[in-house]
Amino acid sequence: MLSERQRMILNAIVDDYIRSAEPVGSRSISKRSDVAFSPATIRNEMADLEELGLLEQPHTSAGRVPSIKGYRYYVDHLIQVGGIGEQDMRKIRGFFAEKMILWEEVIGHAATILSQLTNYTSIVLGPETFQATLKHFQLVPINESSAVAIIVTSTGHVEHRTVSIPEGIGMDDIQKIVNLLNHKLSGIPFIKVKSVLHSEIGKELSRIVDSCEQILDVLETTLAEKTEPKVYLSGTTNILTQPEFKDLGKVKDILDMLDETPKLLRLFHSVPEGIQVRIGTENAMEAINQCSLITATFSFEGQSLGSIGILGPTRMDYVKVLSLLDYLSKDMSSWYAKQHK
Amino acid sequence: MLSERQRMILNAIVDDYIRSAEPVGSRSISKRSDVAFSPATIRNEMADLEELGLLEQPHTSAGRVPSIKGYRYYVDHLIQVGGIGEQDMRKIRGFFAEKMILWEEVIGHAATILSQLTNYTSIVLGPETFQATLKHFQLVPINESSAVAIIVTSTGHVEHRTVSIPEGIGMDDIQKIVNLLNHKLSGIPFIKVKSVLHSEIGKELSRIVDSCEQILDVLETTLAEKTEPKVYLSGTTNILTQPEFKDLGKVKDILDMLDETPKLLRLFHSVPEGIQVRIGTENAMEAINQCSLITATFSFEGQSLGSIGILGPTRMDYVKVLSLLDYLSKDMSSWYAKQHK
DNA sequence: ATTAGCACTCAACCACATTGAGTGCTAACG
DNA sequence: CGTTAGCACTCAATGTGGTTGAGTGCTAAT
Repeated sequence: MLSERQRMILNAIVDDYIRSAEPVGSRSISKRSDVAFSPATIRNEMADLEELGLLEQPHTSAGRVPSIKGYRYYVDHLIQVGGIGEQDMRKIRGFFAEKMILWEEVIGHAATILSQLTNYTSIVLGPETFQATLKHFQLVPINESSAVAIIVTSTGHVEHRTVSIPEGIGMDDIQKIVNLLNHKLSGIPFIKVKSVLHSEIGKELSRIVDSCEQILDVLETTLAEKTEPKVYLSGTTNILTQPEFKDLGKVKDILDMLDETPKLLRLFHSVPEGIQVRIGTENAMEAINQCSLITATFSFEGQSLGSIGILGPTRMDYVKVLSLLDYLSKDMSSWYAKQHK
Repeated sequence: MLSERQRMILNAIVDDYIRSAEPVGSRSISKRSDVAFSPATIRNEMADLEELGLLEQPHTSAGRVPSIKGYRYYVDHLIQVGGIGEQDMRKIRGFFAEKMILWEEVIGHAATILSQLTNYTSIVLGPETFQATLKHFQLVPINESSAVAIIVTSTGHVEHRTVSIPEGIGMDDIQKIVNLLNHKLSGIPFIKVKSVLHSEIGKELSRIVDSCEQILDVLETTLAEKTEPKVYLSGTTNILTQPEFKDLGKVKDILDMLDETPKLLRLFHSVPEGIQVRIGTENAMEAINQCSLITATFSFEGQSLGSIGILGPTRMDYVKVLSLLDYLSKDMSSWYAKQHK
């Protein structure tokens, strides 16, 4: 357990370091109005805090830098998430004043807003589509042998892919198939589509056309394959403005990771409900071991609606980001609730 | 007019510089088997070439570096675009062996292949959709007041956006409208959609529903607004591997530009038919004044099919990129022709 | 016309001293 | 006994001066 004074000093050091990105010395802490002790006293405390693993020294004659454990303590016990600035508030107001119809639009634009307000990178995952239900299915023939399959989900998400049409299927056959599918599959969650396809649709399909095996195959890969949520990125290059990332190699690793959707999905796969902070090596992904990731998830009546992440240096402005995220996510949730009341 | 020897020397210098990224001295040129002159002679020629504005000196006691004019001469008169490597050829073969149905898939994947083979950034613009015709139109209601509009073009491109449904329009009205539009607009080029909407559809629409003004408005913005081609990017972070871009500021400018679709569109707006090279400041876009952009456009029977761009440092391997682009674009064109024969 | 020779230039590199922000320790102080 | 002033110490950062070497331009000889 830390003494009150130790907490004060740790708080001061982390605050200072977040602002300056430079090791913090005892003298500069002692000058702060809220810490009225001499540098010597503070040095003693700092030595103790270092022994506890909360601070680190780049080299003997430098100031102290928060360790990951230090940031963790700071985030868990020292900060308090408060209101947000006048400016930011106005910007968010403006954001919600825009006319948005789909949840995906809200969550997508939220990425942009957040990266602008924080100057960090924002990563947003759309709703997990396998929880949604099928709203509409359409096959649009492009030429004799291929067509574009279009899927619309209950969340308003539109997905499309190309499919080959097996030999000997005519235009009217396609229309019949589409009608059948829309009739049978509307309102069915994606997660159940595969089984319904086999149990109910197989038989009916064989009545319409001969080569029903092939078609079932195509439909299955088309309808069941799609489970990846959409990823929105904003402010990817903001990392380049952070002084700790002047090393091009690391920056490339991070940017490369952001380019790879599967990696991002894996990164978000394990985040729990609500707002969470992952600092440095807590992230388990090599490339962002020098970064912190703050995530917020959204859900409504047990259905996951997607998640937002802010990626910045470990030295990120936790108070600001957490406050913003707190504020914004409440607005977003109420937007959704209102839309679905 | 340059002498034969001057051409040889200029060629040698540019070649060397492209490989090494370091100023080229007279001695290293003289050592090349194809330039059998003493360093002194070469120095004299280099002085002349500098006076002509084809070479530059970073400082008095450094070697020479090609100027933009130098690269221009090199590209226009010295290189010859030849065959491509065994490896590359195999990769491209593998690429065309994949099953692709839509032109958009071909052109999109081409971006990936090119950035992998060249280690530069590739930018691909899909077909200009306003030249395409409307294949299919659909309105899928999401809730009482809004719907998702889906547009499929003759090129297989799928576009969607959300629309609000005016008060007092029922489900069956929507179905009627969709049927009418599909009937009247199928096969109409997008560029003409607006006028057809007014001349033919307005009247018919008023027979179906009352508040036809409002609906026309919505349809117009939905159908006519969309003219932007899709942009595919690949290998954006490859710039970070180039030694000349160790300056983070410049890199950020370039990456930021790549993130902004409108800027990219403007950049491509002025490129002519065929393959073209733009070196350094010839690009007119501040951020890429230190880059070269090689573009290739595709078309078939007068219809534009999109364009490919390779963005690299001015010191890029013009021979390789031009050869690759030449080879690949022929394959792509023949793919398209075969598909539409 | 070509080239060997030579004086000259200048970025890059290294060794060394200087500086100053920061530390830990000890002894004095209230 | 907790706090603090004082002091010796450390070390990255910065500056200085010398050396090196790759490169040049010019001149005179071939």
